[in-house]
Amino acid sequence: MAARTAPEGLRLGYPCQNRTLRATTNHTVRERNVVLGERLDQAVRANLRDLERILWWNARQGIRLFRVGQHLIPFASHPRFPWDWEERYGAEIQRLGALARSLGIRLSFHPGQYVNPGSSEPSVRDRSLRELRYTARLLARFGDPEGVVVLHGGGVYGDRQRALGRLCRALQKEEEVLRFLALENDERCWSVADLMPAARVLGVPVVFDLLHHRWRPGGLSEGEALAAALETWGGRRPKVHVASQARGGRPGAHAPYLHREDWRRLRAVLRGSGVDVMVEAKAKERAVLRILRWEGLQR
DNA sequence: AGATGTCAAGCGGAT
DNA sequence: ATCCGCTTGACATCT
Repeated sequence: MAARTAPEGLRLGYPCQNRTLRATTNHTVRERNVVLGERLDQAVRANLRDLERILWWNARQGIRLFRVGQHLIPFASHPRFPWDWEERYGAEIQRLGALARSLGIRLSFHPGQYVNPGSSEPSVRDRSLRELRYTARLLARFGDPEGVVVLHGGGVYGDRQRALGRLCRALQKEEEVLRFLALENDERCWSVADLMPAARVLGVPVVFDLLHHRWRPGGLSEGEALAAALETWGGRRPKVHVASQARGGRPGAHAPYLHREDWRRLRAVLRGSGVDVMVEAKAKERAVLRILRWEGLQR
Protein backbone atom coordinates (compact mmCIF):
# COMPACT_ATOMS: atom_id res chain seq x y z
CA MET A 1 0.00 0.00 0.00
CA ALA A 2 1.41 3.31 -1.09
CA ALA A 3 2.26 5.90 1.51
CA ARG A 4 0.52 9.20 1.22
CA THR A 5 2.75 11.57 -0.70
CA ALA A 6 4.09 14.68 0.97
CA PRO A 7 2.55 17.83 -0.45
CA GLU A 8 4.69 19.61 -3.01
CA GLY A 9 5.30 22.21 -0.37
CA LEU A 10 7.60 19.94 1.58
CA ARG A 11 9.94 17.23 0.47
CA LEU A 12 12.36 15.41 2.75
CA GLY A 13 15.51 13.45 2.09
CA TYR A 14 18.58 11.90 3.69
CA PRO A 15 22.17 11.27 2.69
CA CYS A 16 24.01 8.43 1.03
CA GLN A 17 22.78 5.29 2.77
CA ASN A 18 19.72 3.47 4.04
CA ARG A 19 20.22 1.57 7.27
CA THR A 20 16.93 -0.28 7.04
CA LEU A 21 17.98 -1.76 3.72
CA ARG A 22 21.63 -1.94 4.75
CA ALA A 23 22.33 -0.22 1.47
CA THR A 24 24.97 2.40 0.76
CA THR A 25 26.08 4.39 -2.28
CA ASN A 26 29.51 4.73 -0.67
CA HIS A 27 31.04 1.33 -1.30
CA THR A 28 34.69 2.05 -2.07
CA VAL A 29 38.15 0.51 -2.35
CA ARG A 30 41.50 1.43 -0.83
CA GLU A 31 43.57 3.67 -3.06
CA ARG A 32 46.20 0.99 -3.64
CA ASN A 33 43.47 -1.32 -4.96
CA VAL A 34 42.24 1.09 -7.62
CA VAL A 35 44.53 -0.66 -10.09
CA LEU A 36 42.76 -3.94 -9.32
CA GLY A 37 39.96 -3.27 -11.76
CA GLU A 38 37.80 -6.09 -10.55
CA ARG A 39 37.45 -4.73 -7.00
CA LEU A 40 36.79 -1.26 -8.29
CA ASP A 41 34.15 -2.53 -10.68
CA GLN A 42 32.52 -4.51 -7.87
CA ALA A 43 32.31 -1.39 -5.70
CA VAL A 44 30.70 0.64 -8.50
CA ARG A 45 28.20 -2.12 -9.28
CA ALA A 46 27.32 -2.41 -5.58
CA ASN A 47 26.74 1.35 -5.41
CA LEU A 48 24.52 1.38 -8.48
CA ARG A 49 22.56 -1.64 -7.26
CA ASP A 50 22.07 -0.10 -3.80
CA LEU A 51 21.07 3.22 -5.33
CA GLU A 52 18.30 1.49 -7.24
CA ARG A 53 17.07 -0.31 -4.11
CA ILE A 54 17.10 2.97 -2.18
CA LEU A 55 15.20 4.82 -4.90
CA TRP A 56 12.39 2.25 -4.89
CA TRP A 57 12.25 2.20 -1.09
CA ASN A 58 12.17 6.00 -0.91
CA ALA A 59 9.34 6.18 -3.42
CA ARG A 60 7.24 3.75 -1.36
CA GLN A 61 7.79 5.89 1.74
CA GLY A 62 7.04 9.17 0.01
CA ILE A 63 10.67 10.33 0.31
CA ARG A 64 11.49 12.52 -2.65
CA LEU A 65 15.06 13.69 -2.09
CA PHE A 66 18.29 11.71 -1.87
CA ARG A 67 21.99 12.54 -1.63
CA VAL A 68 24.16 10.17 -3.65
CA GLY A 69 27.47 9.23 -2.00
CA GLN A 70 30.58 10.88 -3.36
CA HIS A 71 32.12 7.41 -3.78
CA LEU A 72 29.49 6.33 -6.31
CA ILE A 73 32.43 5.82 -8.63
CA PRO A 74 35.35 5.61 -6.21
CA PHE A 75 38.46 7.55 -7.25
CA ALA A 76 36.83 8.63 -10.50
CA SER A 77 38.73 11.93 -10.32
CA HIS A 78 42.00 10.31 -9.23
CA PRO A 79 44.90 10.12 -11.72
CA ARG A 80 45.14 6.38 -11.23
CA PHE A 81 41.53 5.68 -12.13
CA PRO A 82 41.84 3.14 -14.97
CA TRP A 83 38.82 3.76 -17.22
CA ASP A 84 36.58 6.25 -18.93
CA TRP A 85 33.84 5.92 -16.35
CA GLU A 86 31.20 7.55 -18.53
CA GLU A 87 31.73 5.05 -21.27
CA ARG A 88 31.66 2.15 -18.84
CA TYR A 89 28.79 3.15 -16.54
CA GLY A 90 27.10 6.02 -18.35
CA ALA A 91 24.16 4.04 -19.69
CA GLU A 92 23.39 2.52 -16.29
CA ILE A 93 23.64 5.92 -14.60
CA GLN A 94 21.30 7.35 -17.20
CA ARG A 95 18.82 4.55 -16.55
CA LEU A 96 18.89 5.18 -12.78
CA GLY A 97 18.47 8.90 -13.39
CA ALA A 98 15.39 8.21 -15.47
CA LEU A 99 14.08 5.97 -12.69
CA ALA A 100 14.62 8.68 -10.08
CA ARG A 101 12.83 11.17 -12.29
CA SER A 102 9.90 8.85 -12.86
CA LEU A 103 9.64 8.34 -9.09
CA GLY A 104 9.82 12.10 -8.53
CA ILE A 105 13.08 11.90 -6.58
CA ARG A 106 15.56 14.77 -6.71
CA LEU A 107 19.27 13.87 -6.48
CA SER A 108 22.08 15.78 -4.86
CA PHE A 109 25.77 15.48 -4.03
CA HIS A 110 27.94 16.89 -1.27
CA PRO A 111 31.71 16.69 -1.78
CA GLY A 112 33.58 16.58 1.51
CA GLN A 113 36.19 18.69 3.27
CA TYR A 114 39.00 17.82 0.86
CA VAL A 115 37.25 19.51 -2.00
CA ASN A 116 38.34 23.10 -1.62
CA PRO A 117 38.57 25.02 -4.89
CA GLY A 118 39.40 28.25 -3.03
CA SER A 119 42.51 26.78 -1.41
CA SER A 120 45.72 28.79 -1.37
CA GLU A 121 47.44 25.64 -2.60
CA PRO A 122 47.21 25.26 -6.42
CA SER A 123 47.40 21.46 -6.32
CA VAL A 124 44.45 21.40 -3.93
CA ARG A 125 42.51 23.68 -6.26
CA ASP A 126 43.24 21.39 -9.22
CA ARG A 127 42.20 18.24 -7.39
CA SER A 128 39.07 19.96 -6.17
CA LEU A 129 38.08 21.06 -9.65
CA ARG A 130 38.60 17.56 -11.00
CA GLU A 131 36.32 16.16 -8.29
CA LEU A 132 33.69 18.83 -8.92
CA ARG A 133 33.74 18.18 -12.67
CA TYR A 134 33.25 14.48 -12.02
CA THR A 135 30.32 15.26 -9.74
CA ALA A 136 28.70 17.60 -12.24
CA ARG A 137 29.21 15.05 -15.05
CA LEU A 138 27.40 12.49 -12.90
CA LEU A 139 24.42 14.80 -12.42
CA ALA A 140 24.37 15.60 -16.12
CA ARG A 141 24.31 11.86 -16.84
CA PHE A 142 21.60 11.27 -14.28
CA GLY A 143 19.76 13.98 -16.15
CA ASP A 144 18.23 15.57 -13.09
CA PRO A 145 17.23 19.14 -13.99
CA GLU A 146 16.92 19.96 -10.27
CA GLY A 147 20.17 18.23 -9.27
CA VAL A 148 22.46 20.06 -6.84
CA VAL A 149 26.13 19.84 -5.84
CA VAL A 150 26.40 21.31 -2.37
CA LEU A 151 29.80 22.71 -1.39
CA HIS A 152 31.22 24.55 1.63
CA GLY A 153 33.30 27.69 1.29
CA GLY A 154 36.52 26.03 2.43
CA GLY A 155 39.37 27.67 4.34
CA VAL A 156 39.73 31.37 5.12
CA TYR A 157 43.47 31.51 5.88
CA GLY A 158 43.03 34.65 7.90
CA ASP A 159 41.98 36.70 4.85
CA ARG A 160 38.38 36.25 3.81
CA GLN A 161 38.52 38.61 0.84
CA ARG A 162 41.40 36.80 -0.78
CA ALA A 163 39.87 33.39 -0.08
CA LEU A 164 36.66 34.60 -1.67
CA GLY A 165 38.53 35.87 -4.71
CA ARG A 166 40.32 32.56 -5.19
CA LEU A 167 37.09 30.62 -4.85
CA CYS A 168 35.34 32.76 -7.46
CA ARG A 169 38.26 32.76 -9.88
CA ALA A 170 38.64 28.99 -9.62
CA LEU A 171 34.98 28.36 -10.40
CA GLN A 172 33.83 31.13 -12.67
CA LYS A 173 34.74 29.36 -15.92
CA GLU A 174 33.46 25.94 -14.77
CA GLU A 175 30.23 26.07 -16.70
CA GLU A 176 29.01 22.57 -16.02
CA VAL A 177 29.89 22.72 -12.31
CA LEU A 178 28.09 26.05 -11.95
CA ARG A 179 24.93 24.58 -13.48
CA PHE A 180 24.56 22.41 -10.38
CA LEU A 181 26.58 24.16 -7.69
CA ALA A 182 25.17 25.59 -4.46
CA LEU A 183 27.17 26.99 -1.52
CA GLU A 184 26.36 25.95 2.05
CA ASN A 185 27.15 27.82 5.25
CA ASP A 186 29.38 25.92 7.70
CA GLU A 187 29.81 26.14 11.46
CA ARG A 188 33.30 27.64 11.54
CA CYS A 189 34.22 29.72 8.51
CA TRP A 190 31.35 30.84 6.28
CA SER A 191 27.98 32.07 7.49
CA VAL A 192 25.14 32.69 5.03
CA ALA A 193 26.10 36.37 4.95
CA ASP A 194 29.76 35.48 4.33
CA LEU A 195 28.78 33.37 1.31
CA MET A 196 26.49 35.91 -0.33
CA PRO A 197 29.18 37.77 -2.34
CA ALA A 198 30.52 34.51 -3.81
CA ALA A 199 27.01 33.31 -4.59
CA ARG A 200 26.28 36.57 -6.41
CA VAL A 201 29.51 36.58 -8.40
CA LEU A 202 29.15 32.94 -9.42
CA GLY A 203 25.41 33.11 -9.93
CA VAL A 204 24.77 30.09 -7.70
CA PRO A 205 22.29 29.66 -4.83
CA VAL A 206 22.93 29.22 -1.11
CA VAL A 207 21.89 26.20 0.95
CA PHE A 208 20.87 27.24 4.46
CA ASP A 209 22.02 24.80 7.16
CA LEU A 210 20.15 25.20 10.43
CA LEU A 211 22.72 23.65 12.75
CA HIS A 212 25.70 25.42 11.18
CA HIS A 213 23.83 28.69 11.49
CA ARG A 214 23.55 28.15 15.23
CA TRP A 215 27.32 28.09 15.60
CA ARG A 216 28.07 30.79 13.05
CA PRO A 217 25.06 33.07 12.64
CA GLY A 218 27.10 35.90 11.13
CA GLY A 219 24.85 38.61 12.55
CA LEU A 220 21.61 37.24 11.07
CA SER A 221 18.69 35.67 12.88
CA GLU A 222 17.60 32.22 11.82
CA GLY A 223 14.66 33.64 9.89
CA GLU A 224 16.78 36.31 8.20
CA ALA A 225 19.50 33.89 7.13
CA LEU A 226 16.93 31.42 5.82
CA ALA A 227 15.10 34.13 3.88
CA ALA A 228 18.36 35.42 2.40
CA ALA A 229 19.33 31.92 1.31
CA LEU A 230 15.91 31.13 -0.16
CA GLU A 231 16.01 34.27 -2.29
CA THR A 232 19.17 33.12 -4.04
CA TRP A 233 17.27 30.25 -5.69
CA GLY A 234 15.25 32.48 -7.99
CA GLY A 235 12.66 30.32 -9.71
CA ARG A 236 14.36 27.07 -8.75
CA ARG A 237 13.17 24.88 -5.91
CA PRO A 238 15.32 25.71 -2.84
CA LYS A 239 17.15 23.19 -0.73
CA VAL A 240 17.81 23.44 2.98
CA HIS A 241 19.85 21.30 5.39
CA VAL A 242 18.61 20.49 8.86
CA ALA A 243 20.31 18.72 11.76
CA SER A 244 20.20 18.83 15.52
CA GLN A 245 23.17 19.27 17.83
CA ALA A 246 24.26 15.97 19.42
CA ARG A 247 23.87 16.40 23.18
CA GLY A 248 27.35 16.48 24.67
CA GLY A 249 29.01 16.37 21.25
CA ARG A 250 31.37 18.96 19.84
CA PRO A 251 29.76 21.97 18.14
CA GLY A 252 28.29 20.80 14.86
CA ALA A 253 28.13 17.11 15.77
CA HIS A 254 24.95 15.54 14.40
CA ALA A 255 22.34 14.05 16.72
CA PRO A 256 20.84 10.65 15.82
CA TYR A 257 17.42 12.18 15.22
CA LEU A 258 16.11 15.66 14.65
CA HIS A 259 14.93 17.29 17.87
CA ARG A 260 11.31 18.17 17.66
CA GLU A 261 11.80 21.78 18.67
CA ASP A 262 14.31 22.28 15.82
CA TRP A 263 11.80 20.87 13.37
CA ARG A 264 9.00 23.01 14.73
CA ARG A 265 11.09 26.17 14.38
CA LEU A 266 12.15 25.40 10.82
CA ARG A 267 8.62 24.35 9.91
CA ALA A 268 7.29 27.64 11.23
CA VAL A 269 9.57 29.78 9.06
CA LEU A 270 9.17 27.58 5.98
CA ARG A 271 5.40 27.57 6.24
CA GLY A 272 3.98 26.00 3.10
CA SER A 273 6.72 27.08 0.72
CA GLY A 274 8.03 24.61 -1.84
CA VAL A 275 11.31 23.67 -0.23
CA ASP A 276 13.36 20.46 -0.14
CA VAL A 277 14.81 19.58 3.25
CA MET A 278 17.86 17.35 3.59
CA VAL A 279 17.79 15.75 7.05
CA GLU A 280 21.33 15.13 8.28
CA ALA A 281 20.92 12.74 11.19
CA LYS A 282 22.83 9.67 12.24
CA ALA A 283 19.69 7.57 11.99
CA LYS A 284 19.35 8.57 8.32
CA GLU A 285 16.06 7.40 6.79
CA ARG A 286 14.57 6.63 10.21
CA ALA A 287 14.94 10.26 11.20
CA VAL A 288 13.05 11.22 8.04
CA LEU A 289 10.28 8.71 8.78
CA ARG A 290 9.90 10.20 12.24
CA ILE A 291 9.40 13.67 10.77
CA LEU A 292 6.89 12.30 8.29
CA ARG A 293 4.97 10.88 11.26
CA TRP A 294 5.06 14.26 12.98
CA GLU A 295 3.61 15.68 9.81
CA GLY A 296 0.90 13.04 9.75
CA LEU A 297 2.18 11.79 6.39
CA GLN A 298 3.28 8.33 7.43
CA ARG A 299 1.49 5.48 9.27
C1' DA B 1 36.55 -15.91 13.58
C1' DG B 2 36.71 -11.64 15.49
C1' DA B 3 38.94 -7.28 16.86
C1' DT B 4 41.71 -3.41 15.74
C1' DG B 5 43.95 0.22 13.23
C1' DT B 6 44.68 2.66 9.00
C1' DC B 7 43.40 4.71 4.75
C1' DA B 8 43.87 10.16 -1.06
C1' DA B 9 42.76 14.30 0.10
C1' DG B 10 42.40 20.11 4.01
C1' DC B 11 41.17 22.82 6.98
C1' DG B 12 40.48 25.27 11.87
C1' DG B 13 40.81 24.82 16.49
C1' DA B 14 42.12 22.60 20.86
C1' DT B 15 45.97 21.28 23.46
C1' DA C 1 54.24 22.10 17.30
C1' DT C 2 51.12 18.38 17.17
C1' DC C 3 46.83 16.20 17.07
C1' DC C 4 41.86 15.83 16.38
C1' DG C 5 37.37 15.85 14.01
C1' DC C 6 34.73 15.70 10.05
C1' DT C 7 32.08 10.18 7.72
C1' DT C 8 32.27 5.58 7.38
C1' DG C 9 33.46 1.35 4.58
C1' DA C 10 37.41 -1.57 3.09
C1' DC C 11 40.93 -4.34 4.21
C1' DA C 12 45.40 -5.56 6.14
C1' DT C 13 47.06 -7.21 10.19
C1' DC C 14 46.57 -8.74 14.65
C1' DT C 15 44.80 -12.10 18.32
